[in-house]
Amino acid sequence: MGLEGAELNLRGKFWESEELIKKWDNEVPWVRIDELNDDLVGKEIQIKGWLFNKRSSGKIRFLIVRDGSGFIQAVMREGYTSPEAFQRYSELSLESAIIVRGEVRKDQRAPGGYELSVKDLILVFKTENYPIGKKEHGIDFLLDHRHLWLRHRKPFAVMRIRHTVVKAIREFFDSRGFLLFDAPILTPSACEGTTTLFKIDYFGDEMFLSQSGQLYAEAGALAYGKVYVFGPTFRAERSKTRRHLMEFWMVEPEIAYATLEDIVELSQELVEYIVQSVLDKNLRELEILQRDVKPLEKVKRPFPVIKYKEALRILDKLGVEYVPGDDFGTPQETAISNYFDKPVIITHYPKNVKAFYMKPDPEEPEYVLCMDMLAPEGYGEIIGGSQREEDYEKLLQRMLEENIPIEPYQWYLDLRKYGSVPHSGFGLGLERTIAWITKSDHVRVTIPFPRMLYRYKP
RNA sequence: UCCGGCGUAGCUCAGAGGUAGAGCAGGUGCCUGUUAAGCACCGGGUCGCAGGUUCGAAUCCUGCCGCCGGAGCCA
Repeated sequence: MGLEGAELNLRGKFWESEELIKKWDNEVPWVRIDELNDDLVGKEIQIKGWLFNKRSSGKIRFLIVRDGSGFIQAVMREGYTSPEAFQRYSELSLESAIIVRGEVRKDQRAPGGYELSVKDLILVFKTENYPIGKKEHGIDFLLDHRHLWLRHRKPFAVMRIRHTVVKAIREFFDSRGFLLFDAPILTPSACEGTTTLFKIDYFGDEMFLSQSGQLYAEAGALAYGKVYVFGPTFRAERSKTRRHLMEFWMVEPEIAYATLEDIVELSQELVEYIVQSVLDKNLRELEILQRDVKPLEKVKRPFPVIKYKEALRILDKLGVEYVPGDDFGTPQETAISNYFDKPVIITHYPKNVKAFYMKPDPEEPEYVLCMDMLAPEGYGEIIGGSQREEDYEKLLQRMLEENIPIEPYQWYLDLRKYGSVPHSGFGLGLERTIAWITKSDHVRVTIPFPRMLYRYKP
């Protein structure tokens, strides 16, 4: 205790006593910035936060205070503000922790609509040499300082929207009778054999970080009818683009007795619900990001749904080159998504470019009952899904064709031996969806601490 | 992994053979409505590292390191 106190004194950064903070707590309500409303106008409150910016015009001094829920301008005026607090303006450095106390005022000039007329303030912690400045910074510097960058306006807005998106996803599935089904993150086998997995030493055994919860979700669907897996996934692909992270979040619904048509419909409902939730709750955040909301307002069902072969005809029309029978690359995806002003769903890809568990189209067995949803504005694939092969023999045959080891997947094949039914599901990439909605230039800004090919600190 | 670009003040950048600059941040003042506020003044540098060319290299060449952008794969 004594030592601790001495240390704090040495640092000389904690300014005011805990007693004063307690006294204020007994005298005035503590209000979060995003809770300010007209009923509080004229009332005295306190805001506990940090100094984000300050400006002075001599006898009138402005503090931009952030408290984690928003930003507000606190105004200090000679004669109104206590002389001690008014004097203290000069020692308030950026990112110092402060508690400001005063009267809520409505003001047309304020970005949030409200201002605080400061009566008094407590300097809780005086920050020195805060590294992030007010001018532009390069992405390298900002990512190195991600732990501090999160405090600033754009990360604040994106994280708030991420929260809304996650909440909307849970509301969507919970209100439709889906059971939340947590798939394991440590898994003994791969899901899609081709992609690379992170290897883990599991007491001498080989294990992997999950790259998809889908196979487990299928077990869940046959147990509980409708489930969704929502969690982090890991891919050790050496990809280095604005659409890739090594660790990202995916929501994967899986539904027994559902066909491709059912999930094509469900995916549209989900994406519409997510976007409309953000438009309902985050107009302030979209404004901070200078995101044009018009394209988002258009995200209403029905979305265009086209088959792979029709997509090829659109590419012909646009003069975009492609290799028939191949999966689409970035140029093709971008061209098709720009052709429409809503998310577009492409179904029935050639069998050989898709995963082994996808069910071939009974009418054209060279194509599979699958769907991809491409986000507008060039954000690429946000959903991939399919109707699954439910026949034991056909699934086994496909696995043998693709040289997939049978033993680790015996449990998965088992699902086709006991009460197998048609079932379908899809995966929605959370970060790509957020990147599109926030019109971010890279998925790395849509997750608090991104994990990328050559960058994984802090 | 491949292709391309960039490393100069704490940060963002200018300088492209002749010996180091600006804005912001920091410091000191001024200003009663600023909103990346403004104005004046002050301090601040192994020009990524190593080697080479040259009378002379931040500048040209080679190698290495770091970062960024794009491709493939995918969500």
